[in-house]
Amino acid sequence: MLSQSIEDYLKTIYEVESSEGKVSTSALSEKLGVSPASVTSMVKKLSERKLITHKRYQGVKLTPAGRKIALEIIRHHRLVELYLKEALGVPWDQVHQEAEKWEHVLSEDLEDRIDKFLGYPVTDPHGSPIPRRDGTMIVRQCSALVDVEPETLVKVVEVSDHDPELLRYLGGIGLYPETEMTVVSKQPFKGPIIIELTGKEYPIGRNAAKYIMVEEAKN
Amino acid sequence: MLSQSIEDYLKTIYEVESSEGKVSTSALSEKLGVSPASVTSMVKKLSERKLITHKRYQGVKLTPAGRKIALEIIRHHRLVELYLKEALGVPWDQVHQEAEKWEHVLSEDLEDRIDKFLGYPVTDPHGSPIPRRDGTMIVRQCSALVDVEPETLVKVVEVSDHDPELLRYLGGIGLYPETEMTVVSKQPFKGPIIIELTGKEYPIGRNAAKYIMVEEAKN
DNA sequence: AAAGAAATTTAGGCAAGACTAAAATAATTT
DNA sequence: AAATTATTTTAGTCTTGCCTAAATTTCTTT
Repeated sequence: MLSQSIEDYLKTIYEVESSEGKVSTSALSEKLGVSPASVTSMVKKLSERKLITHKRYQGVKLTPAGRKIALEIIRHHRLVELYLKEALGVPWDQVHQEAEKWEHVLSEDLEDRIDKFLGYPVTDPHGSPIPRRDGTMIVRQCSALVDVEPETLVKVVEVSDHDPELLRYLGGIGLYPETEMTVVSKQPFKGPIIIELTGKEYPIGRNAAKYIMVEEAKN
Repeated sequence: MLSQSIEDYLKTIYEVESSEGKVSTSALSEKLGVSPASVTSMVKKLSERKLITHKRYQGVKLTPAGRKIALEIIRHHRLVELYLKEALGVPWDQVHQEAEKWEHVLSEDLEDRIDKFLGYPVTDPHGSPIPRRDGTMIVRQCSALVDVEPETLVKVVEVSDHDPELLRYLGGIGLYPETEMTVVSKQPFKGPIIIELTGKEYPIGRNAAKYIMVEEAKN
């Protein structure tokens, strides 16, 4: 059995690997909220267990075994997020923090029951793909809203689940995965991006727009 | 925030207090699956935190604060047991072990949602009363099946959730809380108790019969 | 009442997972 | 290229919660 701490490290390594490519000690330290020294010592342990590889001063990489575990945890997390929303009506800005705890206590049996209850879903409430049981995950082609040219019709693919306040704002204006909207303009001097959605215009800060993934919609 | 370990100790102390009156180091050691020495050191810590009182060599008692926490955990446990059965169809012999993990990660918000979903239930799938949020719990008058005289019509009140195999057997013969049945006879030489249920007779070992709580049914 | 048995506590250790402070290495600036 | 800065690792501690072995206290038997 793996400790919760180890599961959290593996999950975080996976996430940093996907979003930044390189996984540095300091990045893990920051995301996990522990000191760099603590990361180094855990990294040593995970290497010994062959869950990651590590070259001194050069960052860390998941082995296939480590990746499999990371994806299992992420599968738990995302299934639970969706379950809490669908079955218990937990608002989408709160499901993440609950799932952070539940992901570690979900048995295989319960995982299956929840999966079945939800009709074998492929994405969570934020649009993130749910890894399959075999450790595979569909990755979709998409770009950050902040990088889209004005005058483009786009469809929301995925929204980062880390900032509840952002999620509440987006929910308030009706911006969810699958929502279509038009990028109207990008205000100069790092000003907000203006989008149009159901006939109204809303500003989205550039920083927030980094965490909203979209694809071009055919119009 | 309390550690999972502390929560487990308080819950177990509550349970031993109700079922045996006196809470000895060795009883806790056995129920918790840790050495007596470990119990002693945790007892010391819980005393310092004013969650229990302790007289050397004389056992342990919950303070009101400790009891409140114990009942919160038990409330979590029993709500989760019922929820898993009702919402996800987990069989009643499995809900206990799942709830052992979930009870520690349930937020107040989720507790309320589950409570509401279940229609504010008062007993769990094994017939045990669910403590209310205010830390009170209804205790019913009942006796162990093993102590009932033959020829009595009884109603099942509660079945211990600790032995999955027993629960499967009882479920198999249709013996659940609220079930009515007749105690036919008690076989001599510590032999089984014979009960009649929906026209058929079944044997129940004396040891098992200690864990089946019943009340006399009016006939 | 004393001896033996059982229960409890003390003493000393260990592993996990965090920390700080200091040393080593890498990256950046001048 | 040298100096400064940033990152990473090492060294040494701390806390939690468990352990075993030994000492103490209580209970039971004779």
